[in-house]
Amino acid sequence: MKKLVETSTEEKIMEAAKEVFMKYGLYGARMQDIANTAGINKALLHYYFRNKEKLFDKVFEGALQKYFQQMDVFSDSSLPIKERVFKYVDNILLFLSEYPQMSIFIIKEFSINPELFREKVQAVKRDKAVRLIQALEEEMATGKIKKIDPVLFMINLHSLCSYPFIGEPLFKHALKAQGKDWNKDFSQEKLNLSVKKFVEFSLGK
Amino acid sequence: MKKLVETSTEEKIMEAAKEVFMKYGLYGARMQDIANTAGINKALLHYYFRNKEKLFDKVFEGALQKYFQQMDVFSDSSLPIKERVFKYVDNILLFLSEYPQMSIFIIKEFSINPELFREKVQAVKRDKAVRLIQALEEEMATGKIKKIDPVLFMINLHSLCSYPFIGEPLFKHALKAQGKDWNKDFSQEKLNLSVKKFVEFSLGK
DNA sequence: TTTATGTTTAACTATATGGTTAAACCATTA
DNA sequence: TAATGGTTTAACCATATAGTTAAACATAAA
Repeated sequence: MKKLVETSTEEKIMEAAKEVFMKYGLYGARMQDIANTAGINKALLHYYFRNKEKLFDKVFEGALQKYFQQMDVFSDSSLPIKERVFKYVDNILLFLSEYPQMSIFIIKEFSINPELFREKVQAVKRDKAVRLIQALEEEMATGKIKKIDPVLFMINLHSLCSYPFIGEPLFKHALKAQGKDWNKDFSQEKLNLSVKKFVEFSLGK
Repeated sequence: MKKLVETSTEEKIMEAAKEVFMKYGLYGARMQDIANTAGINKALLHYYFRNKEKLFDKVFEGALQKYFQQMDVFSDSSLPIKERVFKYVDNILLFLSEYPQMSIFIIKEFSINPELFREKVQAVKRDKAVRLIQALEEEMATGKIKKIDPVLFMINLHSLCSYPFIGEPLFKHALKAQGKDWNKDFSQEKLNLSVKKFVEFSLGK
């Protein structure tokens, strides 16, 4: 029973830390805020994770892991690249529904402190992200897909998937002010179809 | 001469504040950091702008103004909507080249403190953002463009324009790790063409 | 040169924040 | 029941940070 309670507290802290760090970043986040969110005493944070940086490290590491895990499908050479991209779209949209601020969190913290996290990002990301580019180049060479700029395609793909979740609060506000309803006008399914149409348009012969 | 020096200092502060607030947000930014960036004494910040919130307000207000100004073109009813969108793409990409973090700055601060900025955002944004949607609906009704989901189109458009600048640091890192060169693989011109191709594909009959 | 006025700074204050400590609080076991 | 050991808390401490103040500085006018 002891062990269970322990894990539960640690998990509560991690969940709260994730939430607060994602919202405010390493500099903007307050330990007291994290403690309040987790519903525990501030000293407990230091009991489980020595200090702010260590706690942030854990959160950031986990975020990287989960985020780039979504790109594993790019390496599945049993599928044609278009199918891999389709699968990726399914994965990432589902993932971002749960953590809408994940992309921007990773990008921001990495830009603020590149030297501190370069190795960590490197280690987790490895070549997962660029596998997509390599696969695109291969299928272009064999004439299976259209000749396109693979880097630009990768950027566009990430843009279409990530930004809707990042910008949701503002989009919501803009629509509401005009009597429209975000929840009626936007859905993960619509976005999914729309992105895949773009992929089809870009790659399909 | 006095007046000139004054303006120059105030401007130096505003520039520095913009930079630091965009990087760290209201909570994460430090007045000392802003003072250092501006190359002045911290007390001067309070001399020109009473406190942190007031300074932030000025910066945020200016950011809103400039950002939504780019969307004025959506209201130019002398042009067909596709032309308006093309012009918007030109505008916003140029603007984001200068302030790559502008979209995310506005979104983040607005989400963190919606009640504080709702009116300000409302006042500046007005219906600029949704004018695009209205215009799309009009031209769909008259059969000038394809029948599409206008809200989804708006989201995709913003995604394709904003995210490349937001994610640049990470993209850069990903490509460099694979021996590729961001500056060779990405350019504003390429992106411009690519976005317009998407617009053509989405609206064009 | 002197005075007046606006600008800039160093030194300071009060509070917020990250982090520590010692005591209290369980649950398990001897 | 008493002892043990991990968990949790209130009360601290040291430092960082937003904001203030009084004095120094500079410039223009008298």
